[in-house]
Amino acid sequence: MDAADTVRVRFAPSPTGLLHVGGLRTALFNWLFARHCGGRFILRIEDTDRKRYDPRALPDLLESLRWLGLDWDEGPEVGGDYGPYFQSQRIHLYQEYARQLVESGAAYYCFCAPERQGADDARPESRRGAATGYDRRCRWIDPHLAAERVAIGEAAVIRLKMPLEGHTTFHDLIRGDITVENSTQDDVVLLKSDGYPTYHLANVVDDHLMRISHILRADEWIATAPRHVQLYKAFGWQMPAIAHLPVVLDPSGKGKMSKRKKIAPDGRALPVHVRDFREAGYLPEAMFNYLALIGWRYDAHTELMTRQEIIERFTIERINPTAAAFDYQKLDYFNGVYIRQLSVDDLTDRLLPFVQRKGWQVEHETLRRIVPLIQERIERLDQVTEWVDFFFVEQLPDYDAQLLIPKQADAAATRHRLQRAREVLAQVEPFTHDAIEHALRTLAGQLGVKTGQLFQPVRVAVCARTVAPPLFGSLEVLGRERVLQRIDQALAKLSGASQQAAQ
RNA sequence: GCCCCCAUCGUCUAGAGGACCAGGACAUCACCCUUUCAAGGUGGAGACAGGGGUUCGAAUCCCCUUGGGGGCACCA
Repeated sequence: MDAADTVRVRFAPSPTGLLHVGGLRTALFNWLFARHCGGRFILRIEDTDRKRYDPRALPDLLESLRWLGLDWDEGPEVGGDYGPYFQSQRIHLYQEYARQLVESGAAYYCFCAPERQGADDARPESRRGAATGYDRRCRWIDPHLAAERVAIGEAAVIRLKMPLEGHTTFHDLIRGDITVENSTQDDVVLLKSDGYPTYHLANVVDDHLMRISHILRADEWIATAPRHVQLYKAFGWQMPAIAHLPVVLDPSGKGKMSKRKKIAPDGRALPVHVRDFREAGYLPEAMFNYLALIGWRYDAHTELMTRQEIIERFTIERINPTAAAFDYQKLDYFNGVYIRQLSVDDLTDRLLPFVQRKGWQVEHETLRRIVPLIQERIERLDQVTEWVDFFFVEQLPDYDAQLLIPKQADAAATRHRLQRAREVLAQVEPFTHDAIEHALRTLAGQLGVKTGQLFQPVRVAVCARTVAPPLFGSLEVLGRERVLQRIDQALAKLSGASQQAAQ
């Protein structure tokens, strides 16, 4: 028997909202484990909560997984031998298995009204603060009587009979043995009164029927694992191996990554949903690499790895149990590294939508000439617009004339330098990076000023900013005509400024 | 409140009793390079939560405390 037959893992999200990074990380680890082992990665949709169902969720999920390059071997749109892969299409199965448990005495019908259960303050004083929310009243009803009540149509749920004494132990691949006193456990609902299963039932039934070999799920499921163990026991099924992944924490380390957007110090909204990361200009390959490192590590030194390297090196043994804060700064760094590794053509393609989104009419060929100037200056694709705006606007935004004047110079000196620069730039042939550089450096020598003292006024004149892409390349792309025109405008601005100063 | 999980620099982590006066990465600071900003280079600062054990020897094993996280739904 080869691994393809033995290792079967699944990502089983609930379509209640947009996929967020925490979910993506869980999917990634499952996918990595499957690919490492040559096993199967299964996508199952746990749509058993009719109240929270969100129609946007499924398309967003599929798109997000594909964006990161996580392909599934069985599931929506690809099918498979163990379908259907939507739990809403398997309701009859869960009902059947739930009834089976009632018949075997492992579960029972409960007729209690929902209001009588649940919330702590709704419980009798004697049970307040107790671990279990439900007092098991219906557990003691005679099974035949209960069956009759169900037969005449009385609303009921089906609950699992947890052992009242002893303890339940299971082996977590990452944490080792975990033991829980059964007395602290609830008689969990398996089948709701609307006939839909709860997570606990559907999950166990499907994992078994779909022959899942390993469960890699988020940390927050640890508390419910004992009831799953008892469920497998009640069915007489072998439980898959199980590992609980460390949760992804908020950047502050306080609490898990919430689904609400966060605000960065610079005011922009920090992405939380996968689609937000894409729209902010994170590269899937950078995201893939960074996400793999949340809770997993290959060795002491290696962090930047290709997708293939990560697949080859990924093992459950090297997943650590500690919750980890999501570090946007480090993600940005990774993204910058991956952006710099891209070919100019590739980066241009990826940048184009961000530039066009801004409303500028830009051709691939034009942007392609600019990309080398900014490639090592951006960490996110969306930052491109801050760098290239002056290439595409007809009229430069108004800027403070003072920016033109370098420290250790005044308006008059600056005017002079700009005039000379204009003359030189009007003549230089060809109007290319090297020729421009040579001409301007020569001019600086003739003027007896440091290069920066000459370059700054020119830079501000053409870019309207002091921080901009490299000057000579920018001038070449802008072309002589626009450069001269903008220097003229700067000169006019300077005369205006000096006249004002004189008055 | 109860149950469970976790605990090394600000953050992510390496470390599976001696190779650790604890290594790497991000962030940070300084310097170099330099037409601005970056990128790159060099260097600096920065942690084993506390207390008990076990041991010749503990970041590594055990216990307690503290701290953090997660869970306690007819949600997943």
